[in-house]
Amino acid sequence: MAGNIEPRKRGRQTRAKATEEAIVEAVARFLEEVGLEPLTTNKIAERAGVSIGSLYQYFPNKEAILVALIRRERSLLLADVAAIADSLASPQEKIEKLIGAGIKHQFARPRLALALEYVEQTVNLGEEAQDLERRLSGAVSGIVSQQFPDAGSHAPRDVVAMAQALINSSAMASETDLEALRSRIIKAVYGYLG
Amino acid sequence: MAGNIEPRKRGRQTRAKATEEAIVEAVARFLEEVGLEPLTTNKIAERAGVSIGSLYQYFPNKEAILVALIRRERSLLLADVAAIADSLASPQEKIEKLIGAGIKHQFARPRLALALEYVEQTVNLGEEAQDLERRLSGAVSGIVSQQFPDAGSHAPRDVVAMAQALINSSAMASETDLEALRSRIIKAVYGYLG
DNA sequence: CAAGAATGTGAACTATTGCTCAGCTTCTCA
DNA sequence: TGAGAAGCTGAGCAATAGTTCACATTCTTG
Repeated sequence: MAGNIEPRKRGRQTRAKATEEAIVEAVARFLEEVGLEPLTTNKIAERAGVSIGSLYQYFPNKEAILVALIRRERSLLLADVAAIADSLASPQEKIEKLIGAGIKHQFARPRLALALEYVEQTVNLGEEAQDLERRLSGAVSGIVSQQFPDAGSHAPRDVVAMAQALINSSAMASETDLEALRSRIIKAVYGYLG
Repeated sequence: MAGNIEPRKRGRQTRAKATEEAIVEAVARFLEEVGLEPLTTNKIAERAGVSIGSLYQYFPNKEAILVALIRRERSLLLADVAAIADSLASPQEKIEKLIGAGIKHQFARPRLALALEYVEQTVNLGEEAQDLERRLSGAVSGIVSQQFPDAGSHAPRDVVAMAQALINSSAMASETDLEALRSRIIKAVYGYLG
């Protein structure tokens, strides 16, 4: 049930790094184009253009690849979020930039974001990915409670969930006017918070 | 990819109906307790207390059972929603009752609701389940646009997505104060709409 | 009752799964 | 340059998947 999650070897040569990344990216594409259920290690290796043996040199099992993918996606988002949190902007500006970052991130690969949302709930994330998650929600909480100190304790989580859901449903409906989406989310968030 | 979805036989004897329902309910429990990925027909039959042969007498494949489950859950919700839509309450009361119905429904089986949300996006729903979906969003749209005629065309879908997300995140965090959740959702929805 | 229809069973088939390992190729650096 | 380290390969393993089928059991109805 638990399952090992640690990577097998940290590639030293650039070639190794590329192989590892190819495997992770193959999973991403498969989740986008097909879905979670039919995902198998053999199909992953095939898509990655890599032998099944190589796959198992870098990951102990399928779950570990999913976790690595989650880690990769979360890192990308965290980089943006942390930059916003550490910037000199006003709290209000920060909130709006946060929303922009969320839109950019989820719209880049909407079906992937959707799939990972479910996987995250199901899989044992391991220490590193859990840490990313903590730092993400910590940054958001900090900004929200700075601007709205009286908002309830659920507010940051609620706001993130709302924004995520609005972006998801918009992306799955293939909307293209992101500016309109942005203002709808801002309306929802400020409607909720203030 | 497409896959047949039609039930094999409509049970005539009550025994047959019970078997069919046991199979569907077994999937529901498995999704709640384990997850989508490890779901197999053999495990379904085992949990249902039914032989694997019986399972294939009622469903042509695994996907069809998932669709039947979605249909069952959606029917339950639609019954409540339709009753609210057809009631004599004011539009505002209707909206708040709608939120209450959503909470009741998702909190009854939170992990199941989460799993089905993803499955719905992945699977070929078939005519009947798609029709349920259409009638559900039709009813909601009607109520929302009656109370907020100037809300944008995305408003009904947005409101549903927001409420669903708030309920989900609350349920997954094992909150118990549903009245507090209700008022947070109302704040979010009216903040967005008005 | 009897007998046909309805329902249920589970061994067993093939395909596919996650995964290993013996050996091959490519890289690095003394 | 050559030899050990790093990386890669894919046939093939045991396990499990989805599915079928020949038969057993239970129900219904004349």
